[in-house]
Amino acid sequence: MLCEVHILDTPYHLDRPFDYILTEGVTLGSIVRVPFGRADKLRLGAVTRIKEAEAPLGVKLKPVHSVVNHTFTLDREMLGLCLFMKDYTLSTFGDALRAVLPPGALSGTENVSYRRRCSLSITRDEAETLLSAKGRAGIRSEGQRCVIRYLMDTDSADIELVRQLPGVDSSHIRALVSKGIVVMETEERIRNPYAAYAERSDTSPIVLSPAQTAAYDTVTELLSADEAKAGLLFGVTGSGKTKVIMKAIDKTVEEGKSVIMLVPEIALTPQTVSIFCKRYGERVAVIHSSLSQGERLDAWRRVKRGDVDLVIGTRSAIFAPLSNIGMIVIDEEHEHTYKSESDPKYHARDVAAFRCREHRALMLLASATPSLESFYKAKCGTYTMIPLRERYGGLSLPKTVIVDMREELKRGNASPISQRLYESLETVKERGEQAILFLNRRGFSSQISCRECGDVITCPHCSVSLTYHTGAGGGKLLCHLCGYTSRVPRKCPSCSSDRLSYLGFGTQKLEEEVEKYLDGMKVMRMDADTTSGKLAYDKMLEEFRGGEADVLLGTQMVAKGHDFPKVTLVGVALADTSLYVSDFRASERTFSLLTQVVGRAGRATDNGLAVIQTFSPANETIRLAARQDYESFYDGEIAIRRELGYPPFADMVQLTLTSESEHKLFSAAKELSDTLIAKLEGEYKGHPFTVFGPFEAQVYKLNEKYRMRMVVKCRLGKVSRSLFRELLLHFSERRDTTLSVDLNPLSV
DNA sequence: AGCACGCCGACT
DNA sequence: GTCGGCGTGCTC
Repeated sequence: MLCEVHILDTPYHLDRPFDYILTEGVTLGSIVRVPFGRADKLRLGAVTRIKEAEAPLGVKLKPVHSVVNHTFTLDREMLGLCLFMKDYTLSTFGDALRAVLPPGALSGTENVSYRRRCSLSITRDEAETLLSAKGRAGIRSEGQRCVIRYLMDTDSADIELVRQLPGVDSSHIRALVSKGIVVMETEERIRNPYAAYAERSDTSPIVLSPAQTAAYDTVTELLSADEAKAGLLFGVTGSGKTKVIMKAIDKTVEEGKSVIMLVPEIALTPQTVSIFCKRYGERVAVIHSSLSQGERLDAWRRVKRGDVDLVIGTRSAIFAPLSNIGMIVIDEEHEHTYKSESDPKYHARDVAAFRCREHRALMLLASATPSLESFYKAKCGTYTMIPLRERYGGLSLPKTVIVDMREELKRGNASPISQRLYESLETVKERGEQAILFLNRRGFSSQISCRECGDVITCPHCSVSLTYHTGAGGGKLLCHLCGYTSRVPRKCPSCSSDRLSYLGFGTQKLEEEVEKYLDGMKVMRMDADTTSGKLAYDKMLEEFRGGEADVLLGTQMVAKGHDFPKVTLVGVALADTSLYVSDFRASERTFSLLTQVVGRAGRATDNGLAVIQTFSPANETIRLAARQDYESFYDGEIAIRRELGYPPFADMVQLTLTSESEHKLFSAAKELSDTLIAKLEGEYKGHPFTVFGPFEAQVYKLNEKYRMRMVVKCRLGKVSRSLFRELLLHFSERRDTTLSVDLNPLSV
C-alpha cells in the first residue's frame, strides 16, 4: 500500500504529491513526518491519497516515518477544501492547510496537545498507612515516597510540579497510579473569553416588521431547499437586517444545524457579538485574530467536539470545523477584510461557497452597499435577491449638505473645518448632543516637504512619504507601511533649508482644530494610534456612548455599525481622500464608506444631519452616497465596468515580482513579460487575455525590497489558471526573485 | 527551500 | 597538500 503526501513548507514547484510506503496508523488526512531529500530530513506533510498500488519496479520508495498528531487529522471536507484552495488560489497545499487548521497546530516540535490540567491526588488514609513503618515494605523506592509526602502536604498538585521534585520521574508516578494510591485526573482546560456573556440572558422572541418578515420568508425558503443556495440580503442602513439574520439563525439551529456568521472585524462589532452571545450562550464560539493562539485552539476544539451551534468570527472563522452547517452568513459582504492578502490569497466568500456546496447549505450575503460583483450576481439570478428597502420604524434619511471646500479657500478659510460644519458643531454643543467626525487619514499631516528644494521626506525603507505625528518631544515622523519612526528634522535633510512645510492634514490636526475653534467641546480621537490595546475600541465606544465626549473623531473605524442615539451630526472632513486613487474600485469604496458614515447620523431621531466636505462637490459618487442611493450608484458604475471590461465582466490577476536587488528584479520582469507573451501567442493562443506592464509597484520599495508588477485581465477558469500555475512553477525555481500571483486582488 | 556534490583560492 | 567558498541539481 502506498500513499501520496504533500510536503509542507515547500516552494511551489515541489508542491505536488510524493509517494511513500504506508505505515501503521497512517490514514487519509493524517499529518505525518516523512523523510525527504538526499539527507532524508524529516519534513511535515499531509496524506492526500491512499493507493492500493505497489511501488513500480526499480523504484525504491521511502516509508512514512510517523503520524504527528491524530487531533488534527483532516476529515474529507477539510482535505477537499485544502486541495480546492490550492487549485483555486494557486497557493501551496501547505499554506492552505495552515489557514484551515488553527494557528500553531503545525508549529512546535512535537505533538501539539491541548492545554490540560493533569492533577494528582492521594487518599489520606491510604497514605498514612503506607508511610508508617509497617507499610514501608509496600513501596519500592524513595522517589515514590517523595511523591506521597508532597501530595500529603498539598492534597493535589499539577503533574508537572510533581515531576520536577528531586529524585522523582514519571515512572514513580505511574507506579503509584497503577497501584491505586495516587489518582490522576486529566481535564481539558478550554478557555472561552466570551464566557461572561454565556448566561444566555436573551431568550425573547424576535418580532419582525412586515418588510422584514417578507425577507425572512425568502431566507427560510432557501434554507429548506436542502441544496446549496446563495442569497443577497440587500438591506438599506437601519432596515434591521440583523434581526432577519438572527431569526434565520434561530431557525437553522432549531433544525439541528449549525451556522457560521462572518463579520468584517470583531473589534468593530462588539454590539453584534454581545447580542449573539446573550442569545446563544455557551453554544457560541467567537473566533478572531486578537485571540491568543491558545484561545483560538480552544475555540476550534469546542467547535470540533460539537459543543457549538454558532460560530461568529472574522475571515478565518470560515474554516471552523463544524460538521453540519445549515447556513453561512457573511455580514457587510462588501468589506475588503474578507479577502486575504497573504498566502493563501483566498476570499472568504469563495470558501463559504465551497463549504455550502459540501453541506447543501445556504450562503447568505448581507450588505447595504453590496460589492458590484455580488449585486450583479443577484440581478442575474445566480444569487437570490432579498431586498429590505424600508428603514425600520419609519426613520427618514439624515439631511445631507455637501460643502465645496474650494469656496472655503476662496473665502480665506484654510482650516479643515468649513463654516457650515463649524456652525453645525456649535448647534450640537448648544443642544448637548453628539457628533462624529470622519477623516480617512491618521497622523497630523501627511507629508513634510521643503519649500526650497521641493524634496519630500520619505521612509528610508519604503518609497512613501513619512507622516508627521504630534506627541511628546516635538512629535515624530512615522512610516504607515513599515512602522519606521524618526525624529522631526528642523532642516531639510537634502539642502539644509529650514523652510519646511507640512502638507495635508490627518486626524491629529483635525482634533487640534476642533479643540481650538470649538471652545469646551470634548473630542475623543479614535484611530490606529489610539486603539492599540485589545479593549481600547470597546472602551472608547462605551465612553462616547456614555457621553464622556461630545465629538468622536477618527478614521474608518468611527463609520462602522455602532449605534449612538445621541449623535445627530456627522461630518466628513474630506470625502475625496479615497476617491482619486488609481484603482478601478475607488468609487465603489468611497460610496460604501460615505454611505456608512452618513448613516450614523440621527439613528434615533429625525433631525440627523450629515455635512460632507469635498473639493469635488459635483462628483456623482459623493452625491449618490449623500442620498444613500445604492441602486443608482450601481447602475452607473456597472455600466462603466462593462464598458472597460472590469469585474464582474472579467477577472483581474496581479503578478508581483519581489527582489532585494533592482538588477535581478529588472531581468526577472523582462523574463516574466517575455514568457507570458510567448505563452499567449503559443499554447494559449485564442484565449482572451489583456496584459499590462511590467511596471513599478505603486510603492516600489517596501521593507528594503523592490517590487514590479504585471496585471492580466482575463476570465479565470481552468485554462487561465493553468497559465498562471506554469508561471509560478517557472519562477519558483529562481532564488533571487519571488513571483506572487493574486487572483482578483483588492486593488489594482 | 534545504542539502549534497563538486570544482577553484589562501592556509596549518 | 587541505579547508572551505558558493554554483548546480535533486528531492517519492
